[in-house]
Amino acid sequence: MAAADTSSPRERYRAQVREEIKEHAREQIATAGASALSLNAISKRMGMSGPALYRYFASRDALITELVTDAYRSLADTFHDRAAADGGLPGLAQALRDWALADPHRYFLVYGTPVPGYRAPEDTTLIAAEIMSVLLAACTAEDAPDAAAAGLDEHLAHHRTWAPDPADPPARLRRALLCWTRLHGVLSLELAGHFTGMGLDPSVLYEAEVRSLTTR
Amino acid sequence: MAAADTSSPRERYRAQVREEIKEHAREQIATAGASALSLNAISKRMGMSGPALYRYFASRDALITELVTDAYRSLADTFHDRAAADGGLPGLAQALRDWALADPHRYFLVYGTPVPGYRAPEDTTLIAAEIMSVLLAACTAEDAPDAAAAGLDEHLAHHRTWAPDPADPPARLRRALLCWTRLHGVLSLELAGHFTGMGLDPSVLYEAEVRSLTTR
DNA sequence: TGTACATCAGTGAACGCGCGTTCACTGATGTAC
DNA sequence: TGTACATCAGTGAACGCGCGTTCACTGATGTAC
Repeated sequence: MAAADTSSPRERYRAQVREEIKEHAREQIATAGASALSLNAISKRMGMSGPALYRYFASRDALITELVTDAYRSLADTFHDRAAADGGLPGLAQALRDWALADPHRYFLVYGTPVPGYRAPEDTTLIAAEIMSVLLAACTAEDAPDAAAAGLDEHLAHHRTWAPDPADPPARLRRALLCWTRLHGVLSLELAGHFTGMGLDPSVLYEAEVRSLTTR
Repeated sequence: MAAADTSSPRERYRAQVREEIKEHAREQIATAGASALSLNAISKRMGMSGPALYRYFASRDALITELVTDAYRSLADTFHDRAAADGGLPGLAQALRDWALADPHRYFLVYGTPVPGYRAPEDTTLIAAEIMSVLLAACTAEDAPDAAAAGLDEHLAHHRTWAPDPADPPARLRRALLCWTRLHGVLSLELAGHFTGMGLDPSVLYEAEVRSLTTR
């Protein structure tokens, strides 16, 4: 991990302050939401004065963009690590949930309501594809045909630009997609607090969905 | 629908202006997101001056609260109507999707990332329960036992405060829950634009999930 | 039908606030000879 | 090792802006006799 020593002290200091700014930004997002992110508030909390931040980020939007990209990157890394250690879909699912619960707002930065006027950089779509490919690799095409999913398999056979490897059968594509949407369904409702009043344990629900995708 | 004639002209005018304010608010939310809602901007667009709105809403938060409650109410009504006309789960699922696509931001007002510092009134939890009960009534307990879901059924047998009718078997509760989370999973990712770059049709995915919940 | 009064929608000025961002600057840190 | 210069982090003042909200007020609409 640790970056090369080729960096000058100034460069290292710079990187360190950038990181500190982002930490405060994340904290602020966790408190008041992404759209309430304010450079002035961050600078105040860091004990510096407003304009100083412009040495590190060109604008408020640039900061948000970097936070979003970081969030994508973090999830992709988490997935890669877990896949390397384990490879199974249940393991990936658990890694996703842990990652999401560790910082709910980071999850929403990736999969939540799009931020007001903000447009994600193309950078993120590449990382999103990377995440999907790890998920795809963890999915098996089941043995027996699934009548309920025949229509979807047929559709995926002809619409698969997001899964470029022709060796992947439609059934595997379907698995990966449904894994994504089903886990997101439970997770996002949980993180948004929609289960709190219902007196049930979201993790049991999550587990059940994981099983629905692994057992035949 | 049309309210009673017992209302005075003044009352009718008042209700009309309130509605007009809410329309502009919805429009603004659709453009810039819920957290960017501004009373001053609304008043400007309506050709009145700022403080005038305080005749109709006590504060900005009161406006948002009402918009959220309206959104819940609207979905509940849609569900009731559709259940009365049809009753099947596919019909309800279609009604949900139509309702969501008709106004994505309204959907996120209900099921999206919680608005920054904003706390939902208890009012909405009642309507949310109402929505769940319609969904519950549309779900059948399947015939054959589902091995993958045994753990969830067991959990639901003892955690069912949200489904007070003891006549509903756990398998039906499970169906309703999974219906909710699975449809939300597809729908929320679609509305947030996460399928756009993938070249596939979200409605096919949605259909497949509906089938996964109806066919055995 | 006409007058006196109460209600209430809407205005304009003003409050204090925090925002993003620019600009010219000071002063410390690093580099070249 | 010492001096001259360039780099660059951080400051303070200032910009214009829009925000939510209050207040005292005008003037139209409705109500009571």
